[in-house]
Amino acid sequence: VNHWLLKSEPDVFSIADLARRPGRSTGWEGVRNYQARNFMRDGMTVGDPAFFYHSSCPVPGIYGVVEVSRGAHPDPTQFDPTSDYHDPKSTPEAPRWVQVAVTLVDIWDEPLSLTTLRDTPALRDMAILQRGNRLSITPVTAAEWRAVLALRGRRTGR
DNA sequence: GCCAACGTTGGC
DNA sequence: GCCAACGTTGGC
Repeated sequence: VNHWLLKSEPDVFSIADLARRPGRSTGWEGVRNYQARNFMRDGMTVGDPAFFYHSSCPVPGIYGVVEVSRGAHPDPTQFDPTSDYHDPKSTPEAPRWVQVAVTLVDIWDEPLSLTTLRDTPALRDMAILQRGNRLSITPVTAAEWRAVLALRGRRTGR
């Protein structure tokens, strides 16, 4: 099992938005970075857990857990001229971008803020905390995964 | 709004 | 293939 962190701006798509989706699932569309795409294509398998991170918001941090519920497949928004994520250079015959589907596992009562993550020595090497990190999908080591869970306070139910 | 960091683009 | 210019990201 591999662990991941998925970053999203809550104004665009939040973990609460995910909770309202049918089946509490969504296609993780709109990834237009090759490194992040390759993580989905080559690394993510069904059942992999991932932290859901909110960026560009009052309290950046981890807000809950999702899991991969479908492996990489073409992101339909790349073919849609009306989509913000449209890529005119991509064709159904030679799709450039993929998405995975994720399903909500748990929304946390309180987020683990970026500040808290930064204050945790065990997370020093976590990808999201590295200088200049801009990847919307990053791997999380098993040790980092455990360390984050160990920081958690109360939780809400599923 | 600022600004550092980074990825992509395109001319050569 | 180089690299300057540009656009985007994201914390503050």
